[in-house]
Amino acid sequence: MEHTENTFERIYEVVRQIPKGTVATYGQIAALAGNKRWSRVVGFALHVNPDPEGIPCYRVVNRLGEVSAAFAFGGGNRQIELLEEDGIPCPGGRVDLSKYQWRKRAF
DNA sequence: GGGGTGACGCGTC
DNA sequence: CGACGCGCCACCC
Repeated sequence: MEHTENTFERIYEVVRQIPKGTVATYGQIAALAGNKRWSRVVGFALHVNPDPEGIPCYRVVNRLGEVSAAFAFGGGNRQIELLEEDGIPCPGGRVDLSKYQWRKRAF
């Protein structure tokens, strides 16, 4: 029933679809949400993340696979811990997108 | 209606 | 290899 007309809601919708054990990039979220140039908007949307428990914003990293440097939940350090809990190693606060990047085509 | 901002992406130096 | 700047779009005042 909700017609996510707002861009933000669309972004949240995509982030919620990120399966456990995988991560997505801002650009990817933006592309799935509708526009590949919303990368900045995606960052802002997650910044105002209204439902951090339902929206795994910690599964979103930049195109380099690096975690946010200003994670609002206690620093990027916190994000790394959450990712590792999902089984995603983040050496140097960085994720191997080649292996853990979310891919619509499950395999 | 205009201006400033931001958890990005990409090219270039 | 690292650092810098520009562009892009949406949201808030």
